[in-house]
Amino acid sequence: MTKQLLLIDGNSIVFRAFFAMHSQIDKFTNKDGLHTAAIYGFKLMLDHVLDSFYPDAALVAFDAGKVTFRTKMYSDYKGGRNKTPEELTEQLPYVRQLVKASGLHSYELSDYEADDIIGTLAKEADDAGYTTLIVTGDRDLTQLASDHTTVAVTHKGVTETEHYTPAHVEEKLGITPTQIIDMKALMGDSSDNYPGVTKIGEKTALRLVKQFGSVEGLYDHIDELKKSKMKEHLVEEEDIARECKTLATILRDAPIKVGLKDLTYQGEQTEELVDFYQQMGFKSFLQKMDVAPEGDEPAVAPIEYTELAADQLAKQVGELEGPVSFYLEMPAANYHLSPFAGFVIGDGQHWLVSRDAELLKQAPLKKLLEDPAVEKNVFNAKGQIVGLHRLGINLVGVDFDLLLASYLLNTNDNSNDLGKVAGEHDYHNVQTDEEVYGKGVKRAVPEDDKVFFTHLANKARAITDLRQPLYDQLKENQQMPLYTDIELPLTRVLAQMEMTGVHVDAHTLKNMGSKLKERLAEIESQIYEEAGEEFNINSTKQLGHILFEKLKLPVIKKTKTGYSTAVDVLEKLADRAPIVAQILEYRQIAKLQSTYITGLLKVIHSSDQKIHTRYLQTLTQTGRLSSVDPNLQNIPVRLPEGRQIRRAFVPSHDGWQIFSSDYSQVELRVLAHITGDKNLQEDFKNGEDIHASTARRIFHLPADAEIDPNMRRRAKAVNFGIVYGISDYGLAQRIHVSRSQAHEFIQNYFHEFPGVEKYIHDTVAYAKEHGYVETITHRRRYLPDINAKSFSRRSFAERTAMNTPIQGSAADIIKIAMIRMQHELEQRHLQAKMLLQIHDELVFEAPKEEIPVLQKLVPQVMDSAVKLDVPLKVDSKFGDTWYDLKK
DNA sequence: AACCTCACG
DNA sequence: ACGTACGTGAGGTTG
Repeated sequence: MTKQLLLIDGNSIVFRAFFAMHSQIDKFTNKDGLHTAAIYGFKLMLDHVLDSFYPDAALVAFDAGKVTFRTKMYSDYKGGRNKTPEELTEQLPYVRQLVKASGLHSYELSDYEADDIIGTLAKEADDAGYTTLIVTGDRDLTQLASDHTTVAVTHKGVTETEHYTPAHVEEKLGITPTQIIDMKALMGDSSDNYPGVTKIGEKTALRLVKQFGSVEGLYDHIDELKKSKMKEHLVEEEDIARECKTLATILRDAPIKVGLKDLTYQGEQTEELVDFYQQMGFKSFLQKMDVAPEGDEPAVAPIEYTELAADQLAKQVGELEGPVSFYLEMPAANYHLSPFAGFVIGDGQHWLVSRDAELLKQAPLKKLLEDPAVEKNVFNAKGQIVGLHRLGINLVGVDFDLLLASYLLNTNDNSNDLGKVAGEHDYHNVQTDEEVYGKGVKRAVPEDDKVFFTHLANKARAITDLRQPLYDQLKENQQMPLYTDIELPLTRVLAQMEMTGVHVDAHTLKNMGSKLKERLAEIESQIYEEAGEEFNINSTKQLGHILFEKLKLPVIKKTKTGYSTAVDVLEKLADRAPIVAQILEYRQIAKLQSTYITGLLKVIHSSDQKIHTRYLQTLTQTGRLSSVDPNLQNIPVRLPEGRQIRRAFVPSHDGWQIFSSDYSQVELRVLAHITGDKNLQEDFKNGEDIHASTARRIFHLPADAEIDPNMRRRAKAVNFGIVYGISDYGLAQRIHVSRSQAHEFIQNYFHEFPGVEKYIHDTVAYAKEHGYVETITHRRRYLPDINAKSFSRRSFAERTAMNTPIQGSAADIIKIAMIRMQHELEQRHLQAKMLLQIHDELVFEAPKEEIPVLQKLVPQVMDSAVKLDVPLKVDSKFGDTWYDLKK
């Protein structure tokens, strides 16, 4: 067995850990006020590395101080860096403690950097035949990669790493690891603050190194370069280049006083580590070692409860006064099917608990829950309504929904766990379900009554205690109308839609399934024939091997783990080999088979032949709904083959039909409203085909010009792009034009629709100032990255800043329409039922004779849901199945 | 659990 | 030079 050596670049990992967790800096402090995020991150990294690498020897190298031989030869080395924050420097001594307790050695050497220690030991290890892993946050160390030394550079956080071997360096840069030194000598390094040669950046440096092998090689052949500015710089700055090479070179012979024999990895020093974790307040690490955290854990305040007894129900329930908090415990996520584990009801004085949900059916409790005059506070009203409905109880009088209110205050506070949500509001008198019930296979409702009932009572108390503070915050945000008039009433509408369910004909699906199965087998054998062997077509890894190695098709795009085989890639390869088209067809059919045939068959309830989805009302960042178990918002429609699936969605009664209405261009209409752009508004008011009129404007065509389909398609892509936060590159990709052409289209768009350009600018500025954006109903989305230093994070936040008010306002509009629609159906005693919402579309089932009523009523309710500066337009269709919808 | 791919608005 | 359009959920493979 070759021996293994682990070398860790201590300072760079600590830095990375610190900045990776910077946003949560104040959440990671111990009881003495010491910041601990970097220490914590360091340990995460360590555990992650030791998970897959088993060292015989291990060392963490640290920088000894500011002065090194490099600063002596070049005084500006690492100059211009910001001072390390105190919150970080205070952690360094503790990182050393942690390293020791984890059984690793640490070392530093005055006058030298950690890099040089690592370089020297890696060389010793290479010579001694060790396999070495270097872990660092600093790309510079990749120059040390060799046949026996791999350099793992941390990526996003500290546990994700990119492994640099000589082959990986060759693949990325086309040079050897040691040539990285030459490249850096020429291009310089802004973070280490050495300059390199003027005007030479990464691309040029790389080209020169590939051509001449090294800095020395370059200067040996400098005469061969054609006369150019670049050559002048190179000649003038030869001394600088050579000096920079020394600065960039990590030493392989630093005068260190330790050798491999001194570095034996000791393994975790359990006692020391436990003490250390206690001192740092690292609860999760302690729990992993089965040690209870001590000290600073804020104890959940004690609570008294009474267990309900069937023969004393009237008396016990009779003692409750005023608003009550109620919680029916359904341990499975799907409340349509979950067993009932117990419940709690209480008024702030008394907490009544039981494991027996059947008790709820008895008069005193049933009457109370069905009494509109008794205000109820709950967590996730929709789930409670559905659960109680299964027990024959109609929950009314819900006033406060902790989950819903929390989500409106901050869309990130959307956990299904009451304890977690409470924690987001700094309320700690209730634990999370995971803490009480465990997780994974061990998760179970506790047998111990005291443990279980205490947890239930704590939940009800948390709901009661958080009611006023959350209402206060909603008021402060001007969100009470959003809560009271939209989200809370909507919960009831959604519960009704979920319980109604949609009838799905299993026979239709099964018949389609067996046809698809045959076709799949055919294509499969064709593919194997073309490939010359059998393989798993569903495996992108195996497929990539066949396409790009065996059949030598050109690689168009890579993913971080290998070759991309996504549709856009395969489409580009389709005319090069018949196998590509076969794979595309295989994918299409396999998707239908697994997700839509098998998948849907699995979730048809045997009791009523219906599918009962769950709409998640507190998940999306924009205010849209989402649909799970199953997702009924992505049933195929675009391609004719997939669209067939909709034949299985049928009315639940004979003589009924499916009816559907959808908003036309709702997001662009919202855009016209929000931006106030006169031209865009005018086009909508004139009832124009909006993509055609956009084409006319941005391509400067006369008003009566015929718009050819290709132009309309491009204009449509521009319109979408505007809504999503456009880039010229992105648009160019999508409509297959040059980047500069795409840029011109966008410029033309902004010229024609100046209000839109101003809106984008103003919205981003608002987000940067306030940290959030809002929809027309004051729905809020926080954008913590809006002022981020990282270009891509900041850009992403900027795009969402402008998209969220549009997508979110469209979501607001249909939500209002749904509430009014449900109200109209009930008021008019119609039999029609609202079944599905698909973002801009509502689907109903109704007796044939009600179809004419819906044709008038639904569009009228939908287009008057809110008053915008442009009209809303609604189109309706109906038919015998969801597939057969026609105007 | 992470990743890739693909279904929808 | 960055890294590229917004919002979702589900199934399959891989480690």
